[in-house]
Amino acid sequence: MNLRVNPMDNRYDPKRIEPKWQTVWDANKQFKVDEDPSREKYYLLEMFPYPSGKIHMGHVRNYTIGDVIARYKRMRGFNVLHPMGWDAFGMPAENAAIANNTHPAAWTYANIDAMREQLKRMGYSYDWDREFATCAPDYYKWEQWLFLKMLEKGMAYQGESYVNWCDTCQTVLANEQVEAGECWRCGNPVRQKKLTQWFFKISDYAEDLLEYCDRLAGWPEKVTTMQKNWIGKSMGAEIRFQVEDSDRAIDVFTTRPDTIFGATFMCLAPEHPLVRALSRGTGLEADVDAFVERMALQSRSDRMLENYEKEGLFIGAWCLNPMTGRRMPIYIANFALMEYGTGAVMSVPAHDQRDFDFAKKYGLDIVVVIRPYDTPVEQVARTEAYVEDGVLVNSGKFTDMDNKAAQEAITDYFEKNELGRKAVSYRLRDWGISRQRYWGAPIPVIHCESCGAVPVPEEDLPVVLPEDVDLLEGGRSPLETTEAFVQTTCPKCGGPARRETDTMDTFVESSWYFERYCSPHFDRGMFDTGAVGYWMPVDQYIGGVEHAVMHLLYSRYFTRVLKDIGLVDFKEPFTRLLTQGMVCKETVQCPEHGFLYPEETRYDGDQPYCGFCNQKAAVGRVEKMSKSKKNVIDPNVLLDEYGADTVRLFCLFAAPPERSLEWSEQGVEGGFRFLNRIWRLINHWHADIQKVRPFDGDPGELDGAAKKLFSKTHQTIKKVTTDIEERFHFNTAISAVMELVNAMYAAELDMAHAHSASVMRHAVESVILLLAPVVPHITEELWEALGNEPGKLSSAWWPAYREDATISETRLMVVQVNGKVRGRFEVSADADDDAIKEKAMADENVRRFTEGKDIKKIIVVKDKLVNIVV
RNA sequence: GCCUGGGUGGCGGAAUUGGUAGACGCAAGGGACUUAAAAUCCCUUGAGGCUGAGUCCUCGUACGAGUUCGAUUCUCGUCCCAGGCACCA
Repeated sequence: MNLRVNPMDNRYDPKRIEPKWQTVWDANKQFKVDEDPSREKYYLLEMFPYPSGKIHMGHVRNYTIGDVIARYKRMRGFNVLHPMGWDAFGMPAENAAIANNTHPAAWTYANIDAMREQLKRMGYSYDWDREFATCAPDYYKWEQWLFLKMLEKGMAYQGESYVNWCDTCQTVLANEQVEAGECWRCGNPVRQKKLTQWFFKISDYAEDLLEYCDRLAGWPEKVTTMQKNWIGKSMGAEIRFQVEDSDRAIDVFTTRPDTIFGATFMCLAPEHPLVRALSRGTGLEADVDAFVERMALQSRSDRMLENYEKEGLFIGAWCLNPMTGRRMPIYIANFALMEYGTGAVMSVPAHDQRDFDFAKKYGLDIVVVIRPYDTPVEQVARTEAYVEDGVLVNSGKFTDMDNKAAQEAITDYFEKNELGRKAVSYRLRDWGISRQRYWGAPIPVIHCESCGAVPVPEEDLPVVLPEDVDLLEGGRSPLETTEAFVQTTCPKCGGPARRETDTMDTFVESSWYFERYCSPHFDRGMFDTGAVGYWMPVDQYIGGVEHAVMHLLYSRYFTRVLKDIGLVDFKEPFTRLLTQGMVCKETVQCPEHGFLYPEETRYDGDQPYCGFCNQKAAVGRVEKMSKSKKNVIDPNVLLDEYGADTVRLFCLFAAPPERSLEWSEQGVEGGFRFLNRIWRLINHWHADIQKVRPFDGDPGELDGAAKKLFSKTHQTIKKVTTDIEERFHFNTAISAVMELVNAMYAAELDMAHAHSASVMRHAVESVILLLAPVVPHITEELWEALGNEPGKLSSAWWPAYREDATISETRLMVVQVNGKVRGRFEVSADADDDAIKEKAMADENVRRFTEGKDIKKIIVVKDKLVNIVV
């Protein structure tokens, strides 16, 4: 190889360098990949964005972390799939379209263009040939196809149920989309509404999804714990309570069958089907109906209030305690939830706080059936429910039994006598996917008056979302009134029929997009099973922790459905998961103008002033960047000022990925300074090193400053490699490179010595290679300036370290006396313990602490320290 | 209330298996260069103490105990912060 001689600018100019290399990467399709069975694959995926129009710092952080890993793995020789696309359906498009008098599609595609541009400016190494938007018919066609398969298998079904309804968004929300009683999107209160909905039967997989949580070794425990809690498995019993003077019975689910002898009344959810039936003929019908009506209107946000009062109403009927025969009045209660268990609660006021409160309010009997282990039953206080373990009392033949044992024994008794059975209950609900919105994938069903809900025949897919519609104020879906779409014929009987006008929850699109990336243009199915077989599962998935439950759980569920259909042969789509922390910044508030954007603030030292009125503004707490708090930084502004490499460097250096990142203008400045420092360093050595090859001889051939630098270089390579490989701790990896750069500045190389220049070149190349994944533009430029082939850095090999060069021949030993450091000395690596002890004892300062004292013990920790115990 | 994280200098953060607490960066202070400033380069920087300003001493990783020759790291208890769940029977 002929080493070229390339000139080098004196000044680091990202504005020139960055577009240059982005153009090269684009033109070469440098990051395009194909299946190659001869190479080990690595699928790196970041959660794709909703095309809102602009990337924000959260995206920048997420995608930077991902890009560094992708580039690193490429340098390690992996065949890396690193795609990007758009989660393009969803409500903001409709709202924006109404506000700006455009079409959601036009708005969405314009946003995609703008954001793609921004991502390219960041220098991310995507295979852009795989890009797609989920709003494209050739994407959602296959989603509709899967829906039909699920319908066939009973995995998708139509059901009538109370749903979370947002009046503002005019649509249904999944439980996961309701946050503290409010809509996750618009923040308005959510109320209960009865509607016919399409559901996916995720509950069929509750147990499997739960079980596999513990096998997701590459996931943060935090996330699997959240999923486990969300699935919410409870073990208990289902028990049948006979209604007095009736052949009806009420089934309840309880986790505390051991407290059955203390059950003194029954609570039903207002929506419970027996409520009406049992209240008939009691003279209380009118009151009961009114109560049920009122509860249905009660919004979820009301129910969430702290002071939310337990309320109930006796419905005029009794049931019988199967153990004691006691007449238990039946109530409807607002705290009983129809969605959980059987919608009926056996109330044991002595041992459940809610039941206790309810009993107190309505003057119902409280019967103690468990006493604490160390308290006789007479002394049990009755100021609150006793929910701990204890010994059964007043419980017939089970009295004196430990309550844990009694749970088993009583359940067995029920099973023998056919009064109940062991039961498991999950908190997880089926996934309601119907949305009364326009901008989503149409549900491929046709409603026929004689045939009912009929699936659209496969050959008629996709059911294309019509573009020519009139968007309506208030957000009602225009599909219902678009006759050209709605009116059709029944595929079964040929008679006139109407299309389903609901569209699918956008979480459906994001539940399989990672498979689509494997063969994004495949037109004979959801994906090419060969390609998916090669690339999937995703080796490393990266995204915000806000998707810990919904998106990740749905994706795990969909993968199971695909496996059962026979399209994939794995259950878990994401082998490793990294949830990056939030990007935060302090808020600034003017007493008159409220929160201020950074560009509306003027600083005098640390003191901000309002840009409108010049008053002193108050610095608030450090919080997650959000438009409402105006503590946001626009990535474009940073790109203009510092360039992509600086932004990338700062995002990685300021904190480890999983922790939150506090924004600091000075920190960014520091990153920029570091890049300049590297530039100047290499510029300084440029002439001396461009005609030599990096030193690759034996460390034994070196001495003095050259040897030290060579050793530091290899130590740095080792440190950076393990920091990235084992824990993605880029912050410490970068600081290691900073140390090396400092050492290079300090190195007093004797240029008369034969190896000095090549040792320096080795150090320079190492810095470039180690930083290549982090700051790809400046490193490509420097790589070229050193005479290497232009544009080839991203496919260069990650540097290797030689162990023998990382180890120095002497060790710095610390001497402690009774665990306190009293001295330190250098010792050769092969010194034996006795020699080390002797040297330690000889230390002048150590002697001051050992003189005249009994030496009890001397502990020598190899290569580290000596501790003298006196 | 329950479940997860977390608490280390003026600040962001290091310390990978129990072994020199504070790497690296920021900020601050000092010096060099300059007519000057910026930029750059170098030095200092946890707090306190001092007979011999040192290869010095004491204290110090939210707080209180414990295990250990030795604890930021392990155990128990307490406090605070962040996130998640929240009438789930």
